[in-house]
Amino acid sequence: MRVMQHLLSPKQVANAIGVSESSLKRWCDQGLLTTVKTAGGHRRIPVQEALRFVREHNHAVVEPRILGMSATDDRKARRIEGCAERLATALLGNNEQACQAIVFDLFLAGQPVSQIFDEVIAVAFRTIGEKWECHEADIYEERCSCQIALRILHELRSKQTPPDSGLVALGATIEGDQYSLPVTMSEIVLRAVGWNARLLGSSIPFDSMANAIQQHEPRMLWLSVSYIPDESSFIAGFNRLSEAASKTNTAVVVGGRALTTEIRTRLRYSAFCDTMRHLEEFAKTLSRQPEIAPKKTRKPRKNA
Amino acid sequence: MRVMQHLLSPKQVANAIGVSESSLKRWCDQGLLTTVKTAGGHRRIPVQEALRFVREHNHAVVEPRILGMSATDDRKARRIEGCAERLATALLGNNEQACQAIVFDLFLAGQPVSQIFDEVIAVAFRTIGEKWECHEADIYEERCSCQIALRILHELRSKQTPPDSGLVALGATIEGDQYSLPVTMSEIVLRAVGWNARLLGSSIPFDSMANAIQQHEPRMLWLSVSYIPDESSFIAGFNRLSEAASKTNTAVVVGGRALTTEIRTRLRYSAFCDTMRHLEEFAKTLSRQPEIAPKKTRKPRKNA
DNA sequence: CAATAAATGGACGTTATGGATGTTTTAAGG
DNA sequence: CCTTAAAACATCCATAACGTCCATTTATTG
Repeated sequence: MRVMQHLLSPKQVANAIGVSESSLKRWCDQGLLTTVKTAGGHRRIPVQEALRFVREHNHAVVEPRILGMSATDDRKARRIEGCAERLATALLGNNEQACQAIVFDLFLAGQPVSQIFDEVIAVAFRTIGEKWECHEADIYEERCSCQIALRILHELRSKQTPPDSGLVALGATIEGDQYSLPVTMSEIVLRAVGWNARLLGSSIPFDSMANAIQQHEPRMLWLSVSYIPDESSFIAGFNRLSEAASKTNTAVVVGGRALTTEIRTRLRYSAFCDTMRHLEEFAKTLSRQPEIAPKKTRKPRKNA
Repeated sequence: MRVMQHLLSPKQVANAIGVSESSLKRWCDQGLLTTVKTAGGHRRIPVQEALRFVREHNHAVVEPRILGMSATDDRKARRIEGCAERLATALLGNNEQACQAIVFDLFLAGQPVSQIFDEVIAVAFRTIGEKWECHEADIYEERCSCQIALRILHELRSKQTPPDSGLVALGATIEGDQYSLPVTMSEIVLRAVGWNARLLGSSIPFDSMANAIQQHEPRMLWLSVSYIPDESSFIAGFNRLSEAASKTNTAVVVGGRALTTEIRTRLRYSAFCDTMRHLEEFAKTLSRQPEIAPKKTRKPRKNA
């Protein structure tokens, strides 16, 4: 665990209670907050003093990070390192506000969503998964963490500019796979790079996906596969879908922890993405090159 | 990108609901709106508080965007009749904004969330279900509608004042039941009537629920049962859970379309709720009567 | 209808807030 | 140790919010 720093900068306190740095410094100078000064004259506010101030003024705490838990350095908060551990702790502690603060700090600091997902959220859930295997965390804690994460993802999504135009992508998980976090993340990532991504949902039968493809003719179909109920029927269904997708010139992108190398060799897809970053890169590539030649026809004719 | 601020100035709120700043300030001073004050004495109004005021006073909202709601201030939209059909159409048409507007309009007009859920959202999904049975809608359309609804529910939830105190309730669906809309609605309903409701998630094994009960000692555990994978193991597991719940004086509340009369006769629970309205009423009753005598022990001794 | 009460919203001089600026201090990493 | 980017400093100032007063509008009541 990190050093629990008990001196905070004006900026940290200002962020924590949701006021401007200017105001906070004025309050310090007025003596409303007792400050310690560094040798160079910078103000430092003890945590207890900040808490006293918050209590006395009934001030709404916007970000309770300074409360107890993890009083982190602002510089650290913007950097992606260490965030995963803090997020895992906050998730298991059911501290939704702290979780939000971690993700949104990174987001507002300009970190790409793909990176936040890969290096913070995914890592945090890997940690939780490990704890569960070691019987240090219960199933309900994991599920509850998923709920919190899902709400945060939805909030993040609502901050994105809705895609009016852009290449169409459809996303789903296969029938029986209920793990909706990855597929939700994918949607946000794709929307972030300008795609008109649309999440169909979890547990969609292959035949229904084929219908969706036929109806919407997307440029991409992405599948996140976290769990495969039946391997042989999965492979058969997938390749049937892949066949249908090739007719509408739809790239099929897959990802997910359930896709072992062995299974992948038996699938026919356009791309396998290990991470959100990969997906993002692939999506960018695809949108730069507006047309991919259909697989069978070497010289696609204009009369199609 | 702008992150939703949840403290608003009097001017912002005044603009949002279309009154003068003077009036709004007077209302604040009269206590009609609870405000927090900055150190310099400026009023700050939490969005949730502004929304509560709007809902309770049937106030028109001129500028919903300030309150973080994309609604249409249409007088007709405030009546609940016809909304279900419009919602069903908007859901199947994948028109998320329209869906949001329908729900938020009703919400802002002060319709109780329980009623919106029972008479609009539930009805809309029943319609979609029927269309699916008649092969007028595909599975993916139904799933996609669920996604939209879930996002709207999450947004609605984020507009509620977070429960700091209040009786604790835990919610979940049973293992194998992935239908998360009802259980998410329940959480919102319970929070609306002052409970500290916490959704554990979907597909929680009974044993894990028992652990959760033991750890959090809630006053209520609510289960929404939309699908039962195995009837006999469900009944056994449920009654085992019910047993565990009685030890912590936790009321077990059930609901959901999978609970037929026949199954219910074999279950031991505190209440069965057909609708969100029922759940709301039961929750109110429970919070009014702070203690229920444990079932088995007539005279519980202190040495437990 | 008129008289009264109550609520609204504009105007005011005063004070608080928060963004921008250019300079100095801090702390992380070589 | 030195270098360097990020953060905090002091200061300024436009904008917004404060409290108060008062004219106007809107209900209530005799």
